[in-house]
Amino acid sequence: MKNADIARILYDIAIYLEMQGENVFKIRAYEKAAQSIEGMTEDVGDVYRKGGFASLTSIPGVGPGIAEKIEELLETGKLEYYEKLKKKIPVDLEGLRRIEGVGPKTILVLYKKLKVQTIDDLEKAARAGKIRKLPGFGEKTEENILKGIEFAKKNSGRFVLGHVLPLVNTIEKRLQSLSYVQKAIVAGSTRRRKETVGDIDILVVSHEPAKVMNYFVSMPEVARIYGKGETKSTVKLSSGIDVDIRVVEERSFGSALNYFTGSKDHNIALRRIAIAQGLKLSEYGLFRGTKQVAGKTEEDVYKTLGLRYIEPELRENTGELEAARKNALPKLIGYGDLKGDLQVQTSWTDGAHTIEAMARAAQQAGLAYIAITDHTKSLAMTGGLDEAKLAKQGKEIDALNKRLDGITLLKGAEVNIMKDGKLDIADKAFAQLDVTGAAAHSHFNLSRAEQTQRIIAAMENEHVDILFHPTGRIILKREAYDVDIEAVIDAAKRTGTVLEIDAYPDRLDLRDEHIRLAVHEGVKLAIDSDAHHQAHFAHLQLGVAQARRGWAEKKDIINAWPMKQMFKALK
DNA sequence: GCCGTTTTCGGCCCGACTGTTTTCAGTCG
Repeated sequence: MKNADIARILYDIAIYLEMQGENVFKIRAYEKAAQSIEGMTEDVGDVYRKGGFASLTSIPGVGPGIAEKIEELLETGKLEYYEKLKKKIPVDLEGLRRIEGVGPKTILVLYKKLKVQTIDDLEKAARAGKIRKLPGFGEKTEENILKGIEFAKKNSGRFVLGHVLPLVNTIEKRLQSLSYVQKAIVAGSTRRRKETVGDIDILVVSHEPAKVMNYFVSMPEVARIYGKGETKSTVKLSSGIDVDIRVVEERSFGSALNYFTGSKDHNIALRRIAIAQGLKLSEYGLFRGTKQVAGKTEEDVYKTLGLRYIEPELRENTGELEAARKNALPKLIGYGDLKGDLQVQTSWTDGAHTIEAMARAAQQAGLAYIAITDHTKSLAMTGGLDEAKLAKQGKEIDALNKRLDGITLLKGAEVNIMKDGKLDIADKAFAQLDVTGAAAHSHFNLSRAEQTQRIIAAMENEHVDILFHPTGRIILKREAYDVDIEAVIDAAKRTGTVLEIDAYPDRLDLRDEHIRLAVHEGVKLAIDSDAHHQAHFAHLQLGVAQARRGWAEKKDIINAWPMKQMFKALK
């Protein structure tokens, strides 16, 4: 049982308890424990095997009660307490909780009154107008539920890249370590680092394909085998994602990798280029007649076609082939290029760790500077900082900077943008900060004109250096708020405001095409982890991937620069 | 249910917003 599985069960228990009207602090305790386990780098199973029950209670947020439940899960793979809750309220929690606006209490009422157990049941009930008749519900609620279902459906079957990447990397490494495997690589949209992926494609070179197939379908994560052949198999993993594996010959590896990496549009355009040169490109190679002229590596496929090598993140047929022909491809920002991180939360608000702990984790992650950007006061749920607390935090940061070696802490804040575009804290309080980010956390339903106006008003503040997560979307969960992003990019250019690429796995806004637009306009960008936990600095990789998909170079990303130079890009 | 160099019991981030209601429940963050 993986950390993620344990965390999910604890989260589920919290929801069941909330349905039953349990004490909110008990609910929070389960959520906290789940969060804590989710963020751990060490496997809880390993922790338990090494240190027993006592080691479980040493996990922050885990006491004797939850430790006992984790122990049962690790020992038996099941949890009686959880099974009982599921039996009592037999609903598809995972499905229903994906509908925005539908929470535990709603799920319970709908189950009790209308026997709603699945998203399908919910949709039928809503379409039949049954929900509006329930006490406490109305037409608007019914409408919103239908909207939520539509959104969830549109995105079903896709997974957030950052959520599947750890598992995918594990499987890839595992295959690579087999003695009878020469090469194993994950292709598809995962390799292109698309923000969501539908299924996983793995390409393998091996002289013993049968052995690879046997190994693959018997991996512990496999929940179902759709098909198993000599060189190709497809399975569903317990996490719900489908994985394809194909074994190819060494001499076709490059062309096969190119073919299975996609995108489809890129491949079609590439084949056209081949045809125009009297060649034929397929997953088996690049051919002139029956003679293979390239295909062992991707590089030689592109080269033979008269093109520069195109990084997977660019392969969307949005101009990269033309650029490759003219030797005009961007020098993409590299995965190791970031020197700092300009959005980090700490235990002063809703982060999990102290400033010092976050500083050390950032240093471990190879960063030279980070800005501490806790929320400000109107975000009460996080315990947002007011002017006095912000000043106090500044003193702590000064003291830490004297003590810490190899990492510099910058004073910052994630200032909340109010409905009218004003900020929730006095200008003079954050005028003294090194870095001020502003972000909207409410009023997502304003009209496009009002929303745009409001965001731009905040950017016009002479102390707002960065606009954090500029569109407010949550991938597969919530649409971006309706804002004229081109106008925002224009405003960024005019006011000298940096736009953020938030590297948090389900945020990743700006989106790739907006990054490209911003880069084109010469607007500067920052790739920030939005870390709420020490482990979250790893997310920066996802932000870099997103930036690369947006054709961004090192010169476009201010926190890829040394600190002194970065400062010059701020207001 | 967790936590503790003020506490082993009594705290535990809680306000804004929406939609339903004429004072509040549920959700979100």
